[in-house]
Amino acid sequence: MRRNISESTVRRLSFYLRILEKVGSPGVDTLSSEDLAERTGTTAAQVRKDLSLFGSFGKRGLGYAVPQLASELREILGLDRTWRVALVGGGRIGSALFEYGGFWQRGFEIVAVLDADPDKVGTRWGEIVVSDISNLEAVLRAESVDIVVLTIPAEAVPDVLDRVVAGGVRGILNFAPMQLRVPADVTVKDVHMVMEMEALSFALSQTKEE
Amino acid sequence: MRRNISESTVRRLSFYLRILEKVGSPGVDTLSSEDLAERTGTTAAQVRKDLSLFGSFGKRGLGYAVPQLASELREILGLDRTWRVALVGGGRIGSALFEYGGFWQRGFEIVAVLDADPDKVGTRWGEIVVSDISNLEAVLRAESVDIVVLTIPAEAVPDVLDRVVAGGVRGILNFAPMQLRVPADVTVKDVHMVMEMEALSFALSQTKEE
DNA sequence: TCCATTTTGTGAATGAATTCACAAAGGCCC
DNA sequence: GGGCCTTTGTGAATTCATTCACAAAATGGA
Repeated sequence: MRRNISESTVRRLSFYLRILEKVGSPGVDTLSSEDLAERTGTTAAQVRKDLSLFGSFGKRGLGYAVPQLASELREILGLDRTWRVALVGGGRIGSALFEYGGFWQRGFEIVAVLDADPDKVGTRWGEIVVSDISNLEAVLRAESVDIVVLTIPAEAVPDVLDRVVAGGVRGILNFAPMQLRVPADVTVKDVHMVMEMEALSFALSQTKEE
Repeated sequence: MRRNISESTVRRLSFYLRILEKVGSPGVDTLSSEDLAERTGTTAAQVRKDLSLFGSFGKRGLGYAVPQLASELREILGLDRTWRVALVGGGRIGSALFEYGGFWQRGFEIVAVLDADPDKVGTRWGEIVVSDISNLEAVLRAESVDIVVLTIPAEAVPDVLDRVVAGGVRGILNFAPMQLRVPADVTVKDVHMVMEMEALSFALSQTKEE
């Protein structure tokens, strides 16, 4: 099972899991690839191919057993454990993410918040006291941080990024609108909202011209 | 120029533009495809192919003139105008986006904020008074809204989405972790932060197993 | 038990995106 | 002005992802 799994496959697996967890209606204990496809906006063949990369989870003629498949997907995605997350950058986006809460429910525990602003350092966010970014390395080590969520301004990124990587963190969720250069064993996922808006702008301009 | 432009090409164009706008250092008035590739994490051939879909903007032996290419890209992406945006959902994420300000700078003007919470309706956000979501249709019309940013909880999505589409909006930036079903002439771009986190979880689990 | 129906799992076929590779341009220096 | 160097623009080749299509299970009813 050491295949090359594409990024889009992983995104879809995550989506399938979400559907499985939402189908709480009693009576529905099984879903077909067709059902999953319809609810996630893909095709039945795609669903089956995605799942078949990891094993045979369905029953022919019947479909996939909801709780079993959910549990398989959680294991595949590494969600059968808790990931320790540090929020680096306590500005608007950072604090929105913190209070949003959607992470914590799903196995991502925010264990530290860091910021450069002296007015923020030392304030309490729930259980957490905001640390000064100058202590980054110490905090990453002390809290055994697995994943960093980067919400600092672009100017500050290169320096902080180096320190995050040197601190042994191997997963980064990046909100800065720039390419992060990291070693091969570090994974970066980008959230580029402005680029998505620009893609909308492009799409709308196109159709207008018809 | 009515080719099929892929989503990834558009995302890269947006990225190229960002780099061009950032290279403010005087003396740099030209960039090669190699330069652009390096700063956006792709290859020189990819840059040239992307751009060549829309015209011949470079000079052989020299590269691309920064301000000219930027201006071309702005036009291609539809950023040579202002888009009128309504924020539907004034919770954590909505307010973070609002105060973030990064949109407004780039031609996206937030002209309305809507929420279902009676405590929020009527409060001022800068110049804008928050409207009750029951007035959605009227607000979309009155403000000539082009794009809606959806930051409401999943339960509320189906109903609100129908009304947004019926209101003539053809571009949606969706933060709800679900598939939006819309007519073919409506474009949706998704920002699924939790799914990105789960993709990180997957990546970290993989490398650990080696 | 056997037949009809459903739905998976998966090779093969197709389609899409990226990379290669090179001729054609442009600039610069002697 | 001619040769040298650089870099574009783009068909062809390759790689990667999706869709097709069907044999192989599994179930239920007669």
